[in-house]
Amino acid sequence: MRISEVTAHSGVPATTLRYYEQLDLIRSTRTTNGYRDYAPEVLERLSFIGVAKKMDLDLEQIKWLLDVTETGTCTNTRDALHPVLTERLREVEDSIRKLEELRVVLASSLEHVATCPDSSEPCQSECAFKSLA
Amino acid sequence: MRISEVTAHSGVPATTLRYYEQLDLIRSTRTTNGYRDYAPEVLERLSFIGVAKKMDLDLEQIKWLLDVTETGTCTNTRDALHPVLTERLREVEDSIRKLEELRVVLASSLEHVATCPDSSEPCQSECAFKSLA
DNA sequence: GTAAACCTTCGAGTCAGCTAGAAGGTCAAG
DNA sequence: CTTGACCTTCTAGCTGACTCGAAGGTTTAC
Repeated sequence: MRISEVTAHSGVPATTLRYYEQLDLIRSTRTTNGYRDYAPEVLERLSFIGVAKKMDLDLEQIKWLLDVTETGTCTNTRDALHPVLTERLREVEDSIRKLEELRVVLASSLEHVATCPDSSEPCQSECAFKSLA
Repeated sequence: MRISEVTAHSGVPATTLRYYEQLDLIRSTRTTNGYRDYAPEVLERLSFIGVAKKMDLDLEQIKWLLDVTETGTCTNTRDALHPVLTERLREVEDSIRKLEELRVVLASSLEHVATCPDSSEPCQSECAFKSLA
C-alpha cells in the first residue's frame, strides 16, 4: 500500500505516518521510485497505537509494547502489558482523586464568591480566594 | 525587597518572577543600580497566582483576574471570578467523567490481559487489545 | 583587592505530538 | 506536453510554563 491508502484506511495523516516511522513505531519498505510501501499489517499496528493512545500511553511506551509484542510470545505480551496498564490505572485513579479534590474546592469557591458581600465600595483584594490561600 | 527575598518568601524561582513580570502578572520598580525592587504586596499576588494555578487556570486567565481585581471593586471581582470558576468547574467535571470511562476500560483490559490464554507458542498479535479495537 | 554572591538582559532550549511549508521527483490522464 | 495528484526530504513552527546559559555589572565580606 502507498501512504495515501494507509491514510484512507486508518485515518492517520501521512505526515503522522512519516513521523511514526521516524520514531520506529511503524515500518515500510520502498518501491523502486522511492515511495513508501506498507504491508497490510500496518493497519493493525495503527489500530493498536490508537487504542493505546486512548489510554493515554505515550508514544515511547507504545513503541516499547509494540517491540515486546513483536519479538515475543503471548506470554511476553501479557507480561509486558500488565504492569503498564496497572501503572496507568494507578495514574488515572490518582488524577481522578486530585480532580475530585479540585472539584470540591472549585464548588466551595463558587459558593464563597456568590455570597461575597456586595458593595459598590472598593474592597480588600483577593477576598474571593482568601479562604483558599 | 530584592528578587532573592521574594524567592525566599514565596518559593517562586527568580527566573519565574522575571517571566511573570514579562507577562505583566507582577510588577517591580528599580533601584538606582537597576535591580528589581518589589513591594510586599507581590507576595499576596504570588499567593493568588499559586491558588489559581492549583485550579488549573492558565496564566492568561490569571492575569485577567488580577487586572480586574486590581482595577475594580469587589462586585467586579465577584462578577469576574464567577464565570471563570464556573467554566473551570465544568471542565473539571468533564475530565472526571472521561477519566472514569478510561478507568473502566483500563480495568477491563487488565482483566482481559490477566485471563489471556497462556501459551509458549507465539500467538496472534494484539490479542490483549483485541476486545478494544 | 579580590572572591563570592548577587543582579541584569537576551536568546535559546525543554517537553510531546504533531503540523506546515519549501523545493523537488514521479506518474497517469487528456 | 502539460497539468495535477501524488510522493520525497528537510527544516521549522506550534502549545505553555518555564529553565538555562552566556556575558556582563554590582555589592559585600574578609
